[in-house]
Amino acid sequence: MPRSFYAREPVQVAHDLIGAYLVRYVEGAELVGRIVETEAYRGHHDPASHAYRGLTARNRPMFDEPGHTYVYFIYGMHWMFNIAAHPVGTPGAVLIRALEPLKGLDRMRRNRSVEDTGELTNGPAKLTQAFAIDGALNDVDLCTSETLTLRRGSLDPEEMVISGPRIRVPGGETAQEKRWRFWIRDNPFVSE
DNA sequence: GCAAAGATCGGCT
DNA sequence: GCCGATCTTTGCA
Repeated sequence: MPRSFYAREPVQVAHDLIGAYLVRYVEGAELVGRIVETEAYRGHHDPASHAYRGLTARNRPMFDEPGHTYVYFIYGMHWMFNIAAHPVGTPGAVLIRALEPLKGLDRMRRNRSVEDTGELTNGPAKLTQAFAIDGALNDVDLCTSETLTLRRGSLDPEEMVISGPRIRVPGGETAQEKRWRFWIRDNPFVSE
């Protein structure tokens, strides 16, 4: 994906990331998954966003060059994988919420300690565990990285991208009215 | 300094 | 459906 792909409104990028391939190289293994669910997070007018109150040490990637990763730790045990996406000058990122696992499933099963294919990458913290994504991969440039990249994907004719409110975001009505979550209708790997 | 909440998951009832 | 795990970040005193 070229840099220009990420340098647009987060909501647009979140929509367009559906169907793209996430490719990860770790310890000699190649892991591939297709993105089937995303959420957009913006800045000043988005109370649910880490960037809502301005720049902090943690959220810096949301303000810096689009196309870099934003990986953060939450609930004392989970890593969340985001991609910085925004027009220059305004913060924003896209949370990757679910993938369809395509290659390297045995490695993913080992990383997750589960056998069921349907449980490997059907949630934001599950997919980071399956793909061995943690804080060491924060602020990595997806345009140049040797170990984590995105490739343009495609959708089958019957696959339909639909939108709805984001999952469990704080911020009340204002945030819930926004349809900033995107997913492939009826895809079994979508988180909810 | 400290307290509270968190873009979740898995196990249990 | 509910609850506990487990620890970082942040905001405020």
